[in-house]
This record gives sequence, C-alpha cells and structure tokens, in this order.
Amino acid sequence: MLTNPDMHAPAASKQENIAPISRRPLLSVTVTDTLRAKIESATWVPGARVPTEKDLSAQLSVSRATVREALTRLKHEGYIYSVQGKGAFVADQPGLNTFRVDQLFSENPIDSAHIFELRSLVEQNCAALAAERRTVAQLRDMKRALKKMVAEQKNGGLGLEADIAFHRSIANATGNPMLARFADFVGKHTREYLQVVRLSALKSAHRLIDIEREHVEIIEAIESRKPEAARKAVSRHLENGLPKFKARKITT
Amino acid sequence: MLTNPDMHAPAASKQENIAPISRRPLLSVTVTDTLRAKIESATWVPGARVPTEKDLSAQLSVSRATVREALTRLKHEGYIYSVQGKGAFVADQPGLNTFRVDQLFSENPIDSAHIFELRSLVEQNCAALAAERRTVAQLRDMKRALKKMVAEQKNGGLGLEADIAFHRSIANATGNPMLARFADFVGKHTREYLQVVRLSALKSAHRLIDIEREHVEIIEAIESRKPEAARKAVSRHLENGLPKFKARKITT
DNA sequence: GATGTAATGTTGTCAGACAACCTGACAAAT
DNA sequence: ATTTGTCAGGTTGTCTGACAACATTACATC
Repeated sequence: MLTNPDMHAPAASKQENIAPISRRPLLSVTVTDTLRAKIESATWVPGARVPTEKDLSAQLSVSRATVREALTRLKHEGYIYSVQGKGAFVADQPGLNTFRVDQLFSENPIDSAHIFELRSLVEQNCAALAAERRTVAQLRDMKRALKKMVAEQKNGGLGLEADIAFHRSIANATGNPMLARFADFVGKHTREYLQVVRLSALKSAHRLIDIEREHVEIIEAIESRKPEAARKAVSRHLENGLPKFKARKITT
Repeated sequence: MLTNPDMHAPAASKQENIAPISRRPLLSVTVTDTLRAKIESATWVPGARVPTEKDLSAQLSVSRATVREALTRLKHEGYIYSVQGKGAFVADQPGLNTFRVDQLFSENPIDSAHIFELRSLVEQNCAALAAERRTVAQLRDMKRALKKMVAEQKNGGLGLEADIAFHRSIANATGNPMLARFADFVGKHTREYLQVVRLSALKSAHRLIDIEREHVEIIEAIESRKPEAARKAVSRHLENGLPKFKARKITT
C-alpha cells in the first residue's frame, strides 16, 4: 500500500460513497514482487547467482529497464547485491537491509496488534530512558507540546500534530537519535492504520480529557526521574487508545 | 555502506593486511544522495513538487535512466512519491517509509553505542515477553540452539550461527513476528559492526564460558516465567559482550 | 610456469522513442 | 450558463538499442 500513490492524493470529494478506483499496478512493482517471492520462498538461496538482466528480461517478457528497476528495489531492500561486470547475487540475510512494515502488514487485526505492541514497547523504553536522562530543556519541550495539544483540542481540533510532537520530545530526551527515529517510524505507521477507525471515537470530550491526564502522568514520571513509573504510564496511555486490541490475546 | 557491494564479497584473502580497495561510487548512488540531501535539508519541503526527470537529467548532467534509478530509491525510502502523468512530490513525513541504520551510522563509536542500545532494549523486551508467552516447543528450540552453540565452540568454532539462532528463538517466542523480524534486523547490523573488533577477544575460553552461563540464565528465567529476570539477564549478557561501550556515558 | 593480452559476458550509463495518464483550454451541445 | 466532448501539451512508465566500465577466462608470449 505504501507504494500506491493514491494514499497521498488530495482529500476525497464530498461524495464519500464513491469507491476509490484501483489503479493497475505498475509493471516494475509486479516484477519486484515476483523476484522477491523467489528469494523468500527459498527458491533462490543466499549466495546463489541471480539470472542476468537479459535473461530475466526474456523470461518475464519485460524490458531490461523494467527488470533493472525491480532489481534496484531489491538491492535497496537488501535481498540482492550486484557487482558490475560480475552479476547479481542473493544476499546472506535477505531483506534485513531495511525494516519495513508494509510487507508484514495486512488488514488482519492480529497484524495490527503486532505493530501496536512494537510501538508500545518502544515508547515505554523511550519514556523510561527519558526519565533517567532528560535535561531541563527537553522537559520544557514536552510540556510545551502538551500545552499546544490541549489548546488545539479546546478549539475543536484533534491536536494530532502536537501529539506527535509530544511523543517525539520524549524520544529525543533519550539522547539516542537512532531510537528516536525508530519511534518516529513506528509511530507514523501505527497512526496510519488507526486513522480511519479512530477519528470519530476520539472526538468524545471524555476521551480527550483522559488523554490529557495520561500525558500529564507521563511527564510527571519523567520529571521526577522514575523510569518504571514512566514506562507504566506510557503503557496505560497506549492501551487506552486502542480499545479494540486491548483485551485481545495473542495466541501463538 | 550498505550499497557497497564489497561488504558482501567473498571472504577476505588470507593476507589480512591488504587494505580493501575503494570502488568509485556509482553515479546513481551519488545522485540519490544529492537529492535526498535536498529533502533532509528542507530545501525541498513536504508536498512540494520535485523537478521533472528531464529537468533533473539536464541539471545534473546525467541521463534520465540514472535519474530514474535515484528516484526509484527515494520512492522506496519514502522520501518522495510519484503519479504517472502528474509528477513527483516530496512525501509528508520524508524517509519514514523504511527504517535503515546505514544512513544514521558512521564509524563514530558513539553511533555504535546508539544501535547497541537499541538492540539491548529490543532483546530485553523480547525475553520478557517470551517469559510470559513461550510454549514448551519454543523453549525446546532455545535449549537446542544453546546446545549447538556450545558444541560448536568445543570444536574450536565461535558458534556464531547458533548464537543467532538462540536469540531468534527467543524473539519467536514472543508470538509477534513483526517484533521478531525487527530483532533480526537490529541483530544483523550490530553484529556487522562488531565483526572485526570482536573475533579475537571473543576467542578466549574464559569469555566463552561466561557466554554460556549467561545464556543459561536467560533460558532459566524464561522457563520459570519471570519477565523481569529475563530482561535483566539479557541486559547483563549484552553489556558483557560490549566492554568497549559498557561504561560509556551517553551525553546529550 | 609466469605474465601480458585479447575475447567474452555482465552490470552501469546513455540516448531516443512510444504508451499511459493528467491537466488545462477550447469548442460543441444542451 | 452549464455541461460535455475533444484536443494539445506535459510527465511518468516502459521499450529498444547502444556503448562504457568492469570481471573472468582462454590463449599467446616470454
């Protein structure tokens, strides 16, 4: 879905009951998926040589340019690597070059629970580390973001951007930019999948007050340097935001 | 560095003191970096239109094919998106489509500390969740991997693969495939950066015995369903494996 | 046997063209 | 006046062919 340009299209027209058109998938994307499947199904094993671009072009009945575009993506994902004059080969640990969620995610609510759990873990740890390391300036950032969110909500808005800024300010306070970036990453994707479901339910004034109180609890724990309290406050906050998945048992 | 084919090249020759050759960077990679910098420096802001492929081709004095290859990568990373017939545009949250570490990583040991901390957090949480959810079959997998590692080390090897399998078996026991995949991802990259430094120091028999004991402690905590004990056992294990960074203070 | 060299194959880059699609302007019809 | 149909131009997606850069192999030369 992330490769579908539609998701970035301007807001839908006012007639909501028109189903969105489904574009013909790009040829290069189809080829990419086809070749990636060869690797994930272990048809092509690590170290093995990938057919030459010319051969693939002939086998798949597409031009070499299209094959190259597909190979470019697979290289970027870490499934294969290529050496000029030599050829292309399956990587040792295919696909571990980048971490993506779209390839793991489907509309299945179980999958949603998985990524929400990942987010919860990351943000809990961020809060705990922030409680240990935050500077006064960083604490001020958190409070400012919270104030802004409350203000926006008083004006009838959702304060979504301020909410994002709030969580980011916590991640920044860990002093670990890699961790902060990953928190951003996971946060974006969870919010993306929530978007539709959430908007209506979130608007209730009752829930908004809860959210504010939960945020205050997080800040207080970080301010008073209590890592475990911060961790639990985040856990509660995120669980409350996800009533649908809250009680769901993850069975293995 | 991840786009450099050398890292996947066959094992180095026996003459270790030959410096690895540095290839001329691919033109398309250079273009990719140039364009990505435009976005990360906010020269091109979200929503803005990216120059047409023809224009970029003229401005950068490269062919349209090369420009397209660069744009393909940027699309894949989530920096831009394109619509046929319309053009290409900067994404709302550029770069958050995929999580990569090479763009954040440099040879600076501080950066290393950041990714090692990320790994530690992830694996601690995996162990804690595994302690709550593991099945008997999953517990058996962990013990089998540990046995294999010890056996390999008795034969003079490092048991690196078995070690990877051990950590993966814990991640699997969380029942969350997304979390397991991320643990794989982070584990791969941390090990990659360790590789050179570590091999000699690790060979000492003393350290190998320690590692075995640490692994046993992790398993015991998971077997007896003690999440916090499992978390701490993993924390100790990883800290011991990284003496260089152990005492380093992360300053913000 | 060691070394230089040419031939061959593969990926990287270039150039030009057409197909698919979007946008805007204009004409035609109601 | 509004809607609809048509057209032209621009942009990305795909195709084709060619050459450059690099690796491998076989062969000739010393």
